[in-house]
Amino acid sequence: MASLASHIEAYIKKLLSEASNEVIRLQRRELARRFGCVPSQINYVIRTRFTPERGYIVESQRGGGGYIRIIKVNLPLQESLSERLSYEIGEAIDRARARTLVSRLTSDGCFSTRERLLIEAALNALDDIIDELGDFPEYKYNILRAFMLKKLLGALLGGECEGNAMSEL
Amino acid sequence: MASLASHIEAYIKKLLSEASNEVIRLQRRELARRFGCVPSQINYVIRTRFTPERGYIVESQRGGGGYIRIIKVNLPLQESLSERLSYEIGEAIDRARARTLVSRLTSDGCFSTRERLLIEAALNALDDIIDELGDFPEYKYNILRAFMLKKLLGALLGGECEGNAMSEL
DNA sequence: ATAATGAAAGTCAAGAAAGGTCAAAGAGGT
DNA sequence: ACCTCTTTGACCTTTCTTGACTTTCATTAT
Repeated sequence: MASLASHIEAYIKKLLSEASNEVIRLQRRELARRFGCVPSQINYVIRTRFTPERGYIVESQRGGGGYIRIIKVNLPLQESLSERLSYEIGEAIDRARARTLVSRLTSDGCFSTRERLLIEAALNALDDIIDELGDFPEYKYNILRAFMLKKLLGALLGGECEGNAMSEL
Repeated sequence: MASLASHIEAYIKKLLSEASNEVIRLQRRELARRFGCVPSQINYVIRTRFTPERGYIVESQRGGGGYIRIIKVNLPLQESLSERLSYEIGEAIDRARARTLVSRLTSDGCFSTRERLLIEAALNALDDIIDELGDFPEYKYNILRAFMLKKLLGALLGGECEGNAMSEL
């Protein structure tokens, strides 16, 4: 099949690998013209393929001289680890288990103390935010925390994070 | 293409870095002539790129012998970084502004690319989570994002993060 | 002194040039 | 049939560029 989207994806990845520093700058219009598609197709490809969970950061600027910049962050490949983690986290996780897990991963050297600080801050803030948004039962906190945690760990460990933990909400 | 505005910005920054004392004096007309543009373009560049938030002070004088003086202020002299950030983020921040801010802080060396990846992943996940929790208006996303962002940056920059962003929810 | 002149710099709004969003339609697989 | 992933197009927002008009200041002429 090889959809247009995957051709564009491949093209962008080739550009990235050719760029010495793993950073490229493209123009949405130009790229769309090259592939003979509408510009918004480019947004689709970027939204679905160049996510933080896959190790990419994307910046863009509108207006005259606008651009899209894609940065590849090189991670020590630990796909299998992140899959195991995804399984270990499961659909839901309470705050204490999350803390223990993050602590363990830190001492295993999966990430730095600063990175751990970030993760903890995100999890705490998430709890506060759910508080503000309404009166939800405990299990929802656990489900949403699992979702967030998978995304965060996925970003650092290169996992795909398929965990559609929230699908049944 | 890299807009004219960013070329002018780069040129001014180069001048600044060459000036021993981080102060330069330009003439608007001269600069406009050098770049083959209309003089008010210079005002645009200064207004958008050499702001106090970014650590610049600009003085000018009209009339014959007029000039524009740009001073690069070294931040430690001013309020603490996290206070300024708290102010800059404000009560609410949209996704694009958040991205730009995080990008700028990364290039300023406030945190690593991996840390940035984590922050981006957290912000993306937050949006998904709010989506799941109900049908909220745009401004709530912006308020909650501001809260999360302050917490994340505060964690890394050691700020107090007053963030009473959610007080009026 | 004062008024006139001319040489700066400032403001503002219109128009152009990007990129972004969203929802509907299409394609492929179970 | 149904579900997920793609593709498209209409419409939106942001950023940049330009030009007409305004304000300020130093200098020169009265």
